[in-house]
Amino acid sequence: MPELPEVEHVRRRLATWARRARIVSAATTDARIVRPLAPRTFVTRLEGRTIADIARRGKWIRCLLDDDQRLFIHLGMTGWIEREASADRSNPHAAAGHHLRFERARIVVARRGKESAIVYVDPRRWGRLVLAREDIPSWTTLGPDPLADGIDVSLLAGKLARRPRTSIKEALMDQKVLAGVGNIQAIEALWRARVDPRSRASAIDRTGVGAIARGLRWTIDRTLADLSRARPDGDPFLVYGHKGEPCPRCRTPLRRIELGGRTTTFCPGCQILKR
DNA sequence: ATTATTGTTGGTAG
DNA sequence: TCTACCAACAATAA
Repeated sequence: MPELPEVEHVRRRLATWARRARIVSAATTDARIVRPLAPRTFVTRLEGRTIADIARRGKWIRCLLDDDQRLFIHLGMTGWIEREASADRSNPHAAAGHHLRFERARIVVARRGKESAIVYVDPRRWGRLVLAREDIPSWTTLGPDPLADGIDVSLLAGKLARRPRTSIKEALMDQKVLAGVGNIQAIEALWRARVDPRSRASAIDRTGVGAIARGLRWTIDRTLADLSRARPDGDPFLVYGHKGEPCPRCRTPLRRIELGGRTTTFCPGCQILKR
């Protein structure tokens, strides 16, 4: 599911459902996902609290509670959030206490007298629900968020210049460089900017960094727009997952390689390699 | 049966 | 302190 646009989408839905809501009850038995707290502690500390604010930075979501606790949510590779409106009789899954396949945690909230359940689902269990009394390092060490903060080209260029060994693609995916850029968004942005993903990060000139910044905005906005549609496309990507197909820009067949252990698709025809 | 998958994290080495 | 690399985590889908 989740890179910046998907997480922003989840944040918006969560805000719609749970902002200013009171937590009636919580349930989980998954010590892995709620670590370092024990499931019992996690649940007890949540109950009775009100959710004041729901923010996002990169791929992390932070729910601020009325007693200054914070619930940090990371969806990992396969996490997502659903809502069960307990009064909804048309939904067969909505019965109270019913649990979904791969449900890992459940938080029942009340707002204006109505209850609903916020359900965290995660088959692979790489996601996290971290309840803390202060901001956690994973949150505070994140670089600028392209959507919330915008991309400062000079700042980005400076960070890239300090990385002569890594590829531009791996550098973009470093959450300290920019928060929220993952494999797909990096692939799409570099294609848009006509930069070969294997280029050394430090070899990208000012113009190139500007093009990459615009490319990131372009792909993030596109993905977000697709998610907000009533019926999302499912594949709004032009390059990722399209190995062998003609480049949408120059018709050269797209190539797939591996970079830093991650699948990378690019166009050898119009993405320029800089070393 | 084999391979690939949208992400972090902790250890190690330099 | 910073960068770079790697294994680990887990469950599918093709």
